[in-house]
Amino acid sequence: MVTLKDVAERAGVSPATVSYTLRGGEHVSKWTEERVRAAARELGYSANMAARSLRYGKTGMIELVVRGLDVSTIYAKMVTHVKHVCTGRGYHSLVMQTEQDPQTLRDAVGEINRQSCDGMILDPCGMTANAIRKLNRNQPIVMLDDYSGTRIFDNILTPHEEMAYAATRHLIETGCRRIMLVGASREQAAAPGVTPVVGLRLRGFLRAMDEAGLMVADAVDDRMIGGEWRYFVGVDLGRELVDRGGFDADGLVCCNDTLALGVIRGLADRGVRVPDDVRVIGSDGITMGEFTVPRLSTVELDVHGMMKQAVDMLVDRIDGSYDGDARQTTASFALHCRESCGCGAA
Amino acid sequence: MVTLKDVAERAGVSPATVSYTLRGGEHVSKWTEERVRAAARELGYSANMAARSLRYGKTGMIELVVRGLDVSTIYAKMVTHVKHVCTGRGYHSLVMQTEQDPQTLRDAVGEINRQSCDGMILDPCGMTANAIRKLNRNQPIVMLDDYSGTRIFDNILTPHEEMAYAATRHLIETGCRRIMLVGASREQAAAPGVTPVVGLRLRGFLRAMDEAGLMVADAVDDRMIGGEWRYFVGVDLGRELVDRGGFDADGLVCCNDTLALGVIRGLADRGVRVPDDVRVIGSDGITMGEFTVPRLSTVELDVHGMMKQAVDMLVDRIDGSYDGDARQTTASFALHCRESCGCGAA
DNA sequence: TTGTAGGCGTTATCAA
DNA sequence: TTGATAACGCCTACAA
Repeated sequence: MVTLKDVAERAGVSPATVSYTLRGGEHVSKWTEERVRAAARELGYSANMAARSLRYGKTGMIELVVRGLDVSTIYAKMVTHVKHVCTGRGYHSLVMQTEQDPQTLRDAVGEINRQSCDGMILDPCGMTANAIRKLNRNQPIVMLDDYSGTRIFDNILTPHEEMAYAATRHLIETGCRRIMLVGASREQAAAPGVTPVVGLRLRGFLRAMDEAGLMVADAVDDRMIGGEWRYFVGVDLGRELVDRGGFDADGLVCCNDTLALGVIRGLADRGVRVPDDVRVIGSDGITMGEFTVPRLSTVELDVHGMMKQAVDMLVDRIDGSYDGDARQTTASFALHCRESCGCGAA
Repeated sequence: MVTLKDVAERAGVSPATVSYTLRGGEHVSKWTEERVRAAARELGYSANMAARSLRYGKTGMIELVVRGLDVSTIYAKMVTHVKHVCTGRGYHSLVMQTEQDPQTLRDAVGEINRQSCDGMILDPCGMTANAIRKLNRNQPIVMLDDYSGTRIFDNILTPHEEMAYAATRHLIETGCRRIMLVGASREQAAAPGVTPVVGLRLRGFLRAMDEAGLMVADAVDDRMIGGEWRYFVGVDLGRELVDRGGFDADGLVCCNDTLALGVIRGLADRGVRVPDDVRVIGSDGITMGEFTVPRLSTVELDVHGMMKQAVDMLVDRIDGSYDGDARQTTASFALHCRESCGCGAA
């Protein structure tokens, strides 16, 4: 490998001068600058990152830790936006998938201590802020959707309740009366170890239904069906809905888009068409939803805004321009009507 | 931050001893080991990666450079597999998206020179091996689907021709007679700057058609329609196929799955149903294809095998266990019949 | 069995 | 305007 010293020798100056020159130092003679640049070019010099990081005490890297890029393509969206925002702020970004594995998550948090990045944007995947604090030596972390309630880290919330409310509300306003929630149930929300997110979705749904006077008390639990928010779970749920008999829903609020797509698929397996037989609305805004048959109506999360917030908060912590209490913000969202909600606005 | 020295002081031994002990040195007294470990734990010590990399001259990182995680979810699959294989080989993996931007690709290759990773698995995105060699200071690179013909870097090929052949063949065998190729045309293949991959797909398609005596010479070009392999292009193509009139195809071979999904969507916009009105087969094997309506039949690439190959080749180069001529292998694939090809095997 | 010393490549300080 | 020097934190001969 080519080092500063090699360039210095070739240019006939000291390593210090090369370093200074190459990084745009002000008081360098024309003559020196030319020689140094020429030498660097000829030798194909690039600064060694490890050495630079060691010297600076910073890596210039921000790591994004998510469940898995294939869980929902919303994560791929996050990756893309984080990258852009980071680039704009002079940082590089780096992705890590935990794949729902607590040990991998642990390792990820460990990485920050080994200074392989300056800060981390972290989907805690059910791990509590306290547990993470224990693993973390005071390095900057921004959490995504942390509901531990502790104000330990900066935190960006997805407005689950409001999104569920908006989705439900839309179905109601466009004529649905027998609406079901897919991806959350009271039973599921009450189960130990389940993310509070489920409860929030539930609440948003119930609030909209109650407001419209559509919730018949003794049938409440028949109108909600729990399950992980993934394709294949959706497929099973869609089939189950029909198979258990008496399926009379005219609208389905799904807790995210992949789940919704799965449900539509499962329903199709049983001959139920969307939106003709039942209307469906998802949540997240994955790109794929624009191209499915039917196109998926959804409550789209402002991923860009969210990631911008995250990176900004993080960078402020890293460069020390903010070191106060943990901050918390909530991302915004917007209803996108395509075909599956059958409202005709598409 | 906590350093080796801090731990040493706390344990009352030298930094060297701490380093040695912590990495499982053999000849350490019980007493020393205990004190060192206790001190490290209490202080929450983790070795600084930059320092370690600098010392070793290695980072333990392998970087995967792809177009974009949202271009096709096949890339997300690659990421996942690379990660697993790397972990098994004692490396960490790192992803970078070029987003079709030549400058970003350039930067990516630059990264390897700055030693931020020990090696790189690279989708050259149209850049030639020669151009990349010029940017690269002799660092290990494994190329994905490089068709520059130069044997400069280890290279893993996607069997485009064979995959197109297999897809076409399947449609023929299951009764299609008026088959079209979507995503490649002679015009496109002949255009300057277009990836050779288009020509390969074309060739596979034509070979299968010729063998079956299904290609009427003067209508050849009507049976192929070019375009980038992305959702929205597929949507346009699907519509166009119908809009230009005389659409009589009974089978569509699409160059990849996202394109196929787009085409199905575009066709649906014009009231053409898959597989009832026309059969469709894609290529790649994205997860989403299992859940769409209709489920997408596809020629599935063995992404895991491909990434295993890539990482193995790379690691051999990195640790010096191989330093011969550039090697080249071809990934394998398998036909997956679901619903869209309408063969009934699903 | 443990400690000393030197160096990995870079940069900041300060002196020349 | 340039150069010598001393870190940054870690690891490993080699010495004790």
